[in-house]
Amino acid sequence: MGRSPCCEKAHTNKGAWTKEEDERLIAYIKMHGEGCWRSLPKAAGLLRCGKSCRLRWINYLRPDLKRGNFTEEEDDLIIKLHSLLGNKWSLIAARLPGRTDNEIKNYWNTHIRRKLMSRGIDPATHRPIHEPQSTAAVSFVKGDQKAAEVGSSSSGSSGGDEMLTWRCPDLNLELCISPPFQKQLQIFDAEPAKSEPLMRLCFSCRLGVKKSSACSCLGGFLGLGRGILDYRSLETN
DNA sequence: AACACGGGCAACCGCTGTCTT
DNA sequence: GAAGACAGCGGTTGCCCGTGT
Repeated sequence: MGRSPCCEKAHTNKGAWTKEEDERLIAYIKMHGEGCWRSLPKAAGLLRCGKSCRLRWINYLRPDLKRGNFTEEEDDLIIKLHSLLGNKWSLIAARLPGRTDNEIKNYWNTHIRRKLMSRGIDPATHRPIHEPQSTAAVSFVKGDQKAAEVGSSSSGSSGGDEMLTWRCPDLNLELCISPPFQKQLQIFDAEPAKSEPLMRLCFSCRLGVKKSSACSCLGGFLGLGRGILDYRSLETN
């Protein structure tokens, strides 16, 4: 059978967080580090669901968050990343230090979407609104390789259904394998004064050659934890 | 001053893949 | 292997506040 429920929904608070709740959460995480959201509310003396605590911490309380307006550079980067990744806000956020997926999602829906519309660009497809509907696909082809080379392999015809390719010329998102973002993959000792990482990726996982239950490190396939590609290792120009 | 409206954003909801028992 | 919880994600909701009438 499965595990016991994460929290008793009948005894959890909902709605806006109070200052006291924030302080309790911050104090607890400072002391014990992130993780184990299931047991955190009880341990921290909070009448909240672990899920709610996680959200509050990630989106609002984390010390490395960059508050305030988005810069033009960030705007541009979000637009470019969205054109390539779609509504993968967590992946987009990973490329913008100090910004959260929720923040970017909200910003997209309230500002950028409108900005693109006013320019006559469909925010969903990143193509001119008045352009006829067609099947668009993002190309990851490097350099001057013709888009048709990619398109022809899937459609096999040069008729009306030919795959269109599109890319941001100044944004290089080619995948490269590199040691993953280390900071997130550390577990710290309960005492902050002695805070030394207890576990790091083993060499095999860092190289992406192992994914076994016997391995006690935190790395998933390619050292990506839970098998998710770490887009922080992508390069942008 | 009172009300209506819309924008912005924090928080919730529901789903999915993964992990644990 | 099955059942069920966990963690994380994207979509949506609802509240708050500023602005216009």
